[in-house]
Amino acid sequence: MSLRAIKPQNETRTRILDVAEELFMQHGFEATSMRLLTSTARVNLAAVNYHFGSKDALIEALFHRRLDPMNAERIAALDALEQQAGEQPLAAEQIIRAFIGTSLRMIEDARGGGRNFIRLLGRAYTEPAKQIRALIGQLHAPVMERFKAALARALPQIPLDELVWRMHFMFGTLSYTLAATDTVQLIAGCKPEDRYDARLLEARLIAFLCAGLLAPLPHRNVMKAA
Amino acid sequence: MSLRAIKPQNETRTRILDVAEELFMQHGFEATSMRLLTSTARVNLAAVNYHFGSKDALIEALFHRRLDPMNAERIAALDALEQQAGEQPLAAEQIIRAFIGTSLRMIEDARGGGRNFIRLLGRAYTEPAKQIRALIGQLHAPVMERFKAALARALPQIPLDELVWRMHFMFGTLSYTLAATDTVQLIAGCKPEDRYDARLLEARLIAFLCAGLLAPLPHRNVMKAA
DNA sequence: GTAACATTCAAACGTTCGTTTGAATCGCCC
DNA sequence: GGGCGATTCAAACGAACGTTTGAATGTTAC
Repeated sequence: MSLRAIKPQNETRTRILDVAEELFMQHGFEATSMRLLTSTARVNLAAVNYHFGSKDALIEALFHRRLDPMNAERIAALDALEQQAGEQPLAAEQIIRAFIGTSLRMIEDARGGGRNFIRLLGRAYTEPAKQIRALIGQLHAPVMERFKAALARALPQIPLDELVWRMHFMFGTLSYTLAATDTVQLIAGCKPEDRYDARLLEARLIAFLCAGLLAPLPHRNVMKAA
Repeated sequence: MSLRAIKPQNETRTRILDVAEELFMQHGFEATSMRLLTSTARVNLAAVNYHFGSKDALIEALFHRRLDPMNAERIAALDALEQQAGEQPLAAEQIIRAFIGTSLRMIEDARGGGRNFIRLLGRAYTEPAKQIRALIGQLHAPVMERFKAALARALPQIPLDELVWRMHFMFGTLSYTLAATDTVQLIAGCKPEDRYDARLLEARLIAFLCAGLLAPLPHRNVMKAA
């Protein structure tokens, strides 16, 4: 109860999670061994199994630690927007901003490991292990439904199935951009110092995504016969 | 020299590559063991090391087998477009079509394994193993340069660095869409029968990507001070 | 101080991994 | 039909994997 008694309650747990985020991002889940992980975190080899139960449970805990607050923040941002707007519909750009703002703010958090996690998340969408994809899908489900409803209200002229596809496209752009920007440099030519300027990246993403979301509908003649 | 003498010259090699494509897509590179791979392909355990040298060399051969013709086809399509257009510039939509058409035609090839490969490719962009990302980047480099030049000519009003970012966004949308469409169903609501209708998907992608590519430039006030 | 619990530790568990080996078998040419 | 390179085969290699164990150490409450 003394002032200095703020001893790190779960220091081992936290250190494991932090190091896991870093190493999983660098080498992937499979390729990161418990021996490398625990020795990097300077904890005993058995610590992961003691505190989390297994490697898989550690992965699950890792995603929960970041995604639960992230998704809560996204929903809160949307709630605030809608309350503020009252009766009149939101602009699509506002909704997009509410969604990607959370990710971009984490990308700026290099020190706290947020950047690592965002990249890890981008990779997790195409992760071969079913359990990981299932976990991600399940954790995202409520926020996705919420944004789908908001966009449907903001863009009543877009058919719902078209809207769903455009949300997929947007999500793909975002996750790929955040995950692969500095790992795969497929197209040479952008100035390196622009990579981590989140403000600039946000402006570019918003312009691209808004235009795509509001694009003219594809011609009917390629659509299925009714 | 008889008619029936068309004995499979490299049947073992081919069977290994085909099965590898399937299993790597399902389980990932690391999680697919040589024992599962060789027993599924009904070849001896040592066959991979005999024919390819190592597991890594097999992965490399696998990407070369598909990507070399794919990229050649993309460049040929662009060449044909430019020759046909003569002096006047191409429309951005034509260029986008030339690029994504190749991928979409492979997605329709479920029997020949093309679909498997496209998904595998989508995953490879975020693969943790550096050598794989480096290989993909190297194999894509010529075609990316070619399309960048074509788009720069078609859209002179877009600054080059902005164009490069928009190409990244487009590439992300494409690879994510092709790779994750049926693995992560983050946003519920699209009709399942639409998933593999490549014509419909192409129309939707083109509409989205063209609009994004041609979007108004982001406001200058968020850009860097000159 | 000591009992009860939580955590850390070094060591070992059994399994699976990618690769190598050397003999057996195949296919073809002289 | 015998020799020869190409291929296949069963078996084994050493290393690395995730996990478990039981004792040692640290922490808390009475």
